[in-house]
Amino acid sequence: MNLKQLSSALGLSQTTVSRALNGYPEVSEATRLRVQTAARKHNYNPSSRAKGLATGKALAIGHVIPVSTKHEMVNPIFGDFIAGAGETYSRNGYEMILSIVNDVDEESVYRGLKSRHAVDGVVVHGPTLNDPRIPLLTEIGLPFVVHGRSSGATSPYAWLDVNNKRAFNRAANFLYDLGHRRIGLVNGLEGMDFAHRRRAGYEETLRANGIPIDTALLRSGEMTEDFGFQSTRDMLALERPPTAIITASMISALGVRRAIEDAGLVMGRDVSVLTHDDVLSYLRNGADIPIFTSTRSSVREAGRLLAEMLLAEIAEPSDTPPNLLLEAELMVGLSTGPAPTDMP
Amino acid sequence: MNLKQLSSALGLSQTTVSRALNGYPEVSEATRLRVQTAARKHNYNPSSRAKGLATGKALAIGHVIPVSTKHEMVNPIFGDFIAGAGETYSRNGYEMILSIVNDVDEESVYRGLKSRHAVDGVVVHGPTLNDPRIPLLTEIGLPFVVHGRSSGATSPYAWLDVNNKRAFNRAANFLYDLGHRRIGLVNGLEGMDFAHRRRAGYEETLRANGIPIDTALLRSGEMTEDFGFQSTRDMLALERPPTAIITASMISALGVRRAIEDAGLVMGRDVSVLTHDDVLSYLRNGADIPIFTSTRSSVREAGRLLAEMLLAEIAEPSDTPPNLLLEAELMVGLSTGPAPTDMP
DNA sequence: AAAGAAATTGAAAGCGCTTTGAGTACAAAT
DNA sequence: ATTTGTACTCAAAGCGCTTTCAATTTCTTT
Repeated sequence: MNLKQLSSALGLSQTTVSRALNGYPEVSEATRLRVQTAARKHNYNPSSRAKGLATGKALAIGHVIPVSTKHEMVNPIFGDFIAGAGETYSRNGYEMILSIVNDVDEESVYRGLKSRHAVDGVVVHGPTLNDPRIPLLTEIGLPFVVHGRSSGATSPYAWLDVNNKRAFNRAANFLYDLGHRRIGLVNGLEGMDFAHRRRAGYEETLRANGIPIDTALLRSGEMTEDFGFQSTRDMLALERPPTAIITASMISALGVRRAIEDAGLVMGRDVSVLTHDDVLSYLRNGADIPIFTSTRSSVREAGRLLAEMLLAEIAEPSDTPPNLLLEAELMVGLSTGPAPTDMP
Repeated sequence: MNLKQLSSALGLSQTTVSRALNGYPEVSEATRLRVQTAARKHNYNPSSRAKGLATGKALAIGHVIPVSTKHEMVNPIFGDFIAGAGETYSRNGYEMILSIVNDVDEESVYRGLKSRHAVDGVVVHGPTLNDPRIPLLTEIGLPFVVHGRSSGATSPYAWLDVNNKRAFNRAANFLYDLGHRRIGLVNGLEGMDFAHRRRAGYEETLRANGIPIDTALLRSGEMTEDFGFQSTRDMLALERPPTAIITASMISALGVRRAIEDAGLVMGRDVSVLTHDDVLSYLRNGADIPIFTSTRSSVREAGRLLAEMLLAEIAEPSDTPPNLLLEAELMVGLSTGPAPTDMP
C-alpha cells in the first residue's frame, strides 16, 4: 500500500492524505481522523526512501564502528551504548545505520555516508588523541557528536564524555587514603583519549601525594580479560609489587582478579583492585554489595544522552557545539581494603 | 554533486553516466573510464535514497535486536556477530540497519521495516522455542535468516546455527570420561532455543551413561557473570555438590570460576569447568593453552556466513530455504581434570 | 445578500536516480 | 547505393513521497 493507493481508496488527494498524516494544520480534524484510521487499517507506512528523497533528510544516524585491524577487537561497551542510543532514535523516528570498518579506510566511509545522503549525522566512537575524524567531519559538514573527547583538537566540536581524569583522581586518592603507595595502572590503549585522561588523573594524584611514577606499574593495552591477567601477573612478580591496581574496565578487572588469585593472594586484602565500571548489562558488578570498588558511569545512559544531543543538533544547529561531561560515581565494594602493613 | 551535475559537467546524458557507473555494456570503454575518473574526482556517490526508489531495492539489511524488558540485557555476543555480518555487507555494498527493540513490540518493528521498504531482508536474533517471528516474517514476505533455530517451527525457514546439542553431548561425554558423575549445568534462559538444545544434549548424554538427571544441578538464567557465580555457589553448597560444571558462555564461566575459588576450591582439580566459547574478541580464552576447556565456535564467523546466506537469498530466492549447521570444536584447557576420587 | 476572510482540498512539480524505447553514426555486407 | 548490423547515446517516464500554488467551499461580517 502506497500513498497513491491509500488516497484513492479514501477518495482524497495525495496532498491531503500526506498532510493529514504529517500533522499539518490545514486539514480538518474529521479528515485527519479518517485518514489515520485508514492508514492504520491498511498498515500503511510511507516509504522512507521516497520520504527522504522528497524532504532531503535521511532520518538516519550513522555509527561507524572502528574495528582495530590488529586484534579484530570490538569494544565490548559498544552493545550497551548502541542500545541506549537506539532507544532515543526509535522514539524519534530515526533509523540507526551501522558501519563496521577497519580503522584504515574510515575516512572514505564518512565521505561516502555524506555524499550518498545516507545519514543526517554520525556518532564518533572511540576518539584518539588528535583524532583526524573531527576535522574531517567538520570539513565535509556532516553533523556529529563524539563519544569521548580528543585531546589536541584545535576547534570546538560536540562531545559527551565521562570525566575520566577526575574519576581516576578519585580512584587514586581513595587508594592512597587506604594507605596504598604502590598503585598499578592497567590502562586501555595509549592513543585512546580516554586512556590518556585516566592516566593523567592517576599520575596527577600520585604526584600530588608525593609518589613518583613508576613505569613498571603502568600497563596499557586492549582491555581484554587476558590483558588484565598478564599485566597483573607481571606486576605481582616484580621485586616490589603493587598493593593496589586500578584498571580500566570490568573485563580487565576480571583478569586482574584471576592473576591475584592465581598468585595465592586475596583480592581486597593482599591486593586492592579498583576498576572503572561502564555498567554493562551482562557484567553487573554484584547486586547489593559491589564486588569491585569502582568508578561507575553507565555507558547505556551515555548512549541515550548522546543521541539526544545529536538529534537536537540536527534539528537546529547551534553555533557553539554542545558538550556534556558526566561524572563517574565512586562505588566502594569488596575489592579494596587498607594497604597491607607487612609490606616494605 | 549529483548525477545531473556530473553528467552536464561531462557533456553526457544522465543515462550514459548512470550506465557507465553501473557497469552496463552499452557504454564504450573510453566513456566509462572518463566517467569513472570524473566521478572519483568530484567524489560523486549516487544517493542511496534515489537509487533505492528507482530500483525498488533498499540495499540494506535490518538487524532487530531484542532487549529483554526484564533485565535490559544486551546479548554480549551481539557486538562480535554484527562485526562479522558487517564485513559481508560492506563488501557487497549493503547497509546495516539496527533496531533496538524491547521484546514486546517486535512485531510492529518488522512490519514497519517491510512496509517502509527500509530493508531488503532481516536477521532474526535470539530465537526462542516456537518463535513467533518466523511465521510472521514468512507471512509478510520479508526475507530473513535466523541466527539459531526455533524448535517447534512448522514450516522450513532459513537458519544458521551451531550444533548446540552435539556440542553439549560432547561436553558431557568428555566430563563423564574423566570420571565425573555429578555434572552441573549453568545454562542460558529456558525459552531460548539454544539453551533448550544444549540442555537436551546434556541430558541425553547423561541418560545414555546411566546418570539420572538431578534438577538440583540444573540452572538457567541470563548469562551474566553474576548468574554463573550465584548458580555455582548454590550448587557447591549442596549436600552432594557437583564435581564438574558445564556452562553456556565465557562470561558465566568467569562467575563459575569465582564461586569455585571463593569456596576455597581449585578449578580443574576440585571442580572441573567446561564452557561454551563464542570466541568473543575481548574474551579470548587464553593464548596458547586455553584457560577453560570449551566447546568453541566463533560467533563472528557465524555473522559473516549468515550475512552471505541472506544476501544470496535476496539475490535469488531459492525454493528451499538454506540451512547451515556449524560444529563446535572441543578445546581442552586447564579447567578440567579427572573427577576427585575422595568424593562419594 | 454581497463581499471578504478563513478553512479545506487538489493538481502538478520536483527530489535524484534507473530504465525503456528510440535515435544517430558509422562500418560492414549486400 | 542501399541495407543491415553494431556501437553509442539520449529524452522522458517513473519510483513514492512533499510542498507550492491555486482553487473551491464554508463561514463571518457588513
